[in-house]
Amino acid sequence: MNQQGQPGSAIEETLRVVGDRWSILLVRAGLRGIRRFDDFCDDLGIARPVLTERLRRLVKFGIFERVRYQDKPVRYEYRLTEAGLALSPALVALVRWSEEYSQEVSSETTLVHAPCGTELEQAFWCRSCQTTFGPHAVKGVGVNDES
Amino acid sequence: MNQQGQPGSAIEETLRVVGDRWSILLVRAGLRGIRRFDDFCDDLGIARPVLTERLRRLVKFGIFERVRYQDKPVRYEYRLTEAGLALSPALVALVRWSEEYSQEVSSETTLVHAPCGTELEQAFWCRSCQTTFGPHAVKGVGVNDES
DNA sequence: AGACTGAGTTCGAAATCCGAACTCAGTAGT
DNA sequence: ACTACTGAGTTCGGATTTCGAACTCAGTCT
Repeated sequence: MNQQGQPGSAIEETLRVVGDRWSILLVRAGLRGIRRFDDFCDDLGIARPVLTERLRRLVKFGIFERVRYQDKPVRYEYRLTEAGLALSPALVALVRWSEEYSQEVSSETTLVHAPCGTELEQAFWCRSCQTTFGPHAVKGVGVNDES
Repeated sequence: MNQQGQPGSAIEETLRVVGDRWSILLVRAGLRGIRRFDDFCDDLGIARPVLTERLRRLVKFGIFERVRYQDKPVRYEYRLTEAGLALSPALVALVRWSEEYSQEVSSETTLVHAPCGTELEQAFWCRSCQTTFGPHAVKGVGVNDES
């Protein structure tokens, strides 16, 4: 997909799955405890055919799993897998960014450190150095490492 | 857009701008130092009309700015704004997730702490408690705070 | 029997995406 | 002065995706 740099790097594949208007929102809904088709539908206002297709894709990619939770009338629900849960840092980063930079009016701090209620900051952690650091010290995105 | 929960929360607006296959990739390219129309085009393999529209949207939303960098033949380039740079934590989180969970073969560790070269971890930081913590202690996404 | 529930499908209209070719102003070479 | 080239787009028609609204289908409830 790109001629130089990484050859079709993993993130391109990821964005082809998760990079649309709904998938991230579905993960967020999943984290909020939503599991059933109609509930996703009502909560997000997503069109049913699109929801069908999106869930199928997320299942295929291992982010949700389709679980039969009832037999008499066979019913399935969608649960986040471990991989799905692991998307939460990305989601949190996006929510934080939205709160800070989105042009929406209703911007209140909604993300806090649960035990103490303080607004959280996001950082990276180096096990070797035992320090936190910001995005500028990250190499590989690649911030500051062109050419 | 959603009937219960947050009323049309900021992240929904954000995802309507940034939530597509290309926008995040454009930000990533911007971080890599790419600025010119044709370079975005070649690097991502994005169709020109789509690139035009996408850049326009990102500019309108304050993520890129369109800068005239030459006059004789008038030429413009696209630079990340501060808001655009602030997307890097989200981008980093996605890259990390991709490396860990994507089904792509070519998965190598590409994100490291620049000074020491160690693979980085992503965490949240509470100024009050002076601790780092993982996504499970975050309240508001809302992990674990349904009902 | 009739209404309801949950998880989808089917439909046709509208919006998006795509690659390839074209435009337009200015520059460089001969 | 003619030609080729560059960079930043625009125009084109066709293919794909998206949408809302209405329908299906198995089983349950009254």
